[in-house]
Amino acid sequence: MTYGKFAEVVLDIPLNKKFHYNIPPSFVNQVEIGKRVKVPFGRRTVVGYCVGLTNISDVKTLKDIIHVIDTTPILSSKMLAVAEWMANFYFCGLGEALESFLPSVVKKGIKSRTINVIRLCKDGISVKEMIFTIKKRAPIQVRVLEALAEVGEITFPELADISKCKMDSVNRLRDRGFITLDKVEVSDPLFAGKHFKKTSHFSSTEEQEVAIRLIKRKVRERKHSVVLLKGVTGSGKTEVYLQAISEVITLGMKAIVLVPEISLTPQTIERFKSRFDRVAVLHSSLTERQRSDQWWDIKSGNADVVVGARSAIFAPLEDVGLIVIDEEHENTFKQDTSPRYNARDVSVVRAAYENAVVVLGSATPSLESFYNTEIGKYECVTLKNRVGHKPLPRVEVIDMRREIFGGKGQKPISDYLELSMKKCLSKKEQVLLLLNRRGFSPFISCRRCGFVLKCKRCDISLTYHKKKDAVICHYCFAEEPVPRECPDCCSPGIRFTGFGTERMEELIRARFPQYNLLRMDSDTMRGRDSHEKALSAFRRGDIDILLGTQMIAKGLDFPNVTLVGVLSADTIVNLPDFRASEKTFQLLCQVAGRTGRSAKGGKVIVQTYNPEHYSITYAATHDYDGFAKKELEYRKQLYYPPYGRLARVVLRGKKDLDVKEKASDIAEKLMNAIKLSDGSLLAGLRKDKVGVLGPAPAPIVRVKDNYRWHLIVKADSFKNLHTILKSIENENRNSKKVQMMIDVDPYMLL
DNA sequence: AGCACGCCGACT
DNA sequence: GTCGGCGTGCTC
Ligand SMILES: [Zn+2]
Ligand SMILES: [Zn+2]
Repeated sequence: MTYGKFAEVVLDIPLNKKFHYNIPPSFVNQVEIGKRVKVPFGRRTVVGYCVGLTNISDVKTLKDIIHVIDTTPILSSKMLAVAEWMANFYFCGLGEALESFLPSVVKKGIKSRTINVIRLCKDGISVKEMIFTIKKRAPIQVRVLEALAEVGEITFPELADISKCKMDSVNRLRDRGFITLDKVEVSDPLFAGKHFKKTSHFSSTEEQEVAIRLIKRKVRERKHSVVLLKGVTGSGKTEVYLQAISEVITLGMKAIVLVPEISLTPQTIERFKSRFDRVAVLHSSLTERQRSDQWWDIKSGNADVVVGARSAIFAPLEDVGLIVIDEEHENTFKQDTSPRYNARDVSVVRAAYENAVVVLGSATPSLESFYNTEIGKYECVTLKNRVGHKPLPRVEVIDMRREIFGGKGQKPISDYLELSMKKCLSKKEQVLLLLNRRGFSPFISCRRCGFVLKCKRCDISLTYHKKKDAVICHYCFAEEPVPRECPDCCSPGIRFTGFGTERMEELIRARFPQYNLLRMDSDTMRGRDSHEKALSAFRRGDIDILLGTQMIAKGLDFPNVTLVGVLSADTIVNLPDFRASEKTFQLLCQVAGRTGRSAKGGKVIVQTYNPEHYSITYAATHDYDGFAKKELEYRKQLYYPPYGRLARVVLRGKKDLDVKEKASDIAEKLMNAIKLSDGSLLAGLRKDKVGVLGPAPAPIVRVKDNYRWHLIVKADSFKNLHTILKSIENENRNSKKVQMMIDVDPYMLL
């Protein structure tokens, strides 16, 4: 045992361990919980987070802290507690969790940038005289002076561009006393020159009033609680959020609003900016400096409301009274790299530490949240009606099994949809078409021998992209030239099967030549604001038909859209995953909500080979509760979430055999944690409530030359799930041969 | 994660 | 005889 003044420091290494460091007397007053410190580690120095102070340590010799980085704690004790929860819940290192709390720009220390502004010295000699003194000896300095004589004052980067000078010439001129150099802080303001017209509360419907009153009451209680706000698209959920936030601000507290990345548009931001004065935005499209400025603004207490995507849940606000998660069911709130957290679930934990209220908003809540209202854990308020009592659009399901192309092949567009499109377009109304598959055709095969073209590195068929004139793997993004003959039998007949958005675009353009079509998928929407531009062109009416992948299902409402076509509702429903039905239902409801927003009404046509599937029939009648009840029944039978709790363990490596072996080894360890020595199972659970499924080859066995095996761990509660996972916690996750990944509460099992 | 140590194969 | 492969283990 050693005694003294020590700091518990967490480092960003995949080890859930705290390291003790001695605090030298000169740092005693500086070291504080929540500050970053520089420490020696092995033979390098690294940055760590001070998470605790202690007088006693069982480590014999402690090294000294080298430096204290922050003047005030960069993480509050509440946030440290959230990080601790994350590390335990998602089985990641505490350092790894903390690392995701601070944006990289903050870690890099990007703060305000200064720039040199150069001015001619007004007093004293004239420019002519200056040039005369320098004479021809320094032509660059002469050029600088001439340029300055013209403009008077200029920033160094601009001057360097005009007169092709370097800093040393400028310094020499300054030394002669001809010019002055001033460091000026450059700001890169987010909303430079933009004025937000202030709006006050919109009149709200009776339903909205009920919701607002409930949330306001909860906020005033300053007690942790969760409210599920269930409201169809167009029912005015945002207005409810706004009025609730207004109450929070009145009470001197602050609010966080999480929105799916794709919905974080200028219009969304404007809704908040126009209602509240001190709004900060955290978004990936900000420049580094803007992001840093926003973060420090929040940190220094200059924001009442933070609007942002997933990671904004870690916004450094104090006194959080309300956290809103809009489109709560969206999988974008689950991070797909470690730490694999779900911001929705983190928000509930953070709110618990902050004594804050969480509002989960959705037209189609996740089954987890719905279940939590059923068992009374969350409260539920419903907005049944759209604002203005606009009816939800009629949904017609087309059985594509009846639409056969004269005996050969399948018809991508039913006669009925085509006819409806014609009618709609002739009335100068707009059509939205959803096809959840990009590229030209998703399947390339040989007409002679049936050989299917697959990625060389992945176990997945390649997609033909016509414009790029290449075949692309949608898993590893590898591109290959289009084969001119079969790689297997060398016969020249190559067949392209199936329709992606690119091919559908071609087909529709051919059938509707007089109308403007825009294709919107990740191939055509490469640029940062292209998505925004496309939507505004559609809004203006420059485009008649908008064809796209999921990304068209979100965004704002377009009153002139009177027809929505879902070209294939089957892409998700056929996935071998327990969330396939839920995802299908949500997508259909979401896209259906894009129409019927005006007096013109609206219609939705869903093409499917599974017209009787309950996710489709319930979506057709806009019956969320009906769907949820049925889906919960299935989940209960199969003991899937929200009843059973899952974790997925994925092993990958270059050699299939190594991976398989490691997977069996892991499975055995997990089983040992479940099967107790007396033969009973963990916590006395029955066989169907706890166990390990697999190891099995992952549904896509090979990705980027890596073979993948996976295991699913199932338990009745997260607590027991964690007990089981503890048995493999200290396994090497990054060995050379086989890498291991643990995903607690995975979104999908694929 | 890094970065050592250490133990075997194939080279000047 | 050395150079260099990567398996193993530790870091306050
Ligand atoms: Zn062939
Ligand atoms: Zn691939």
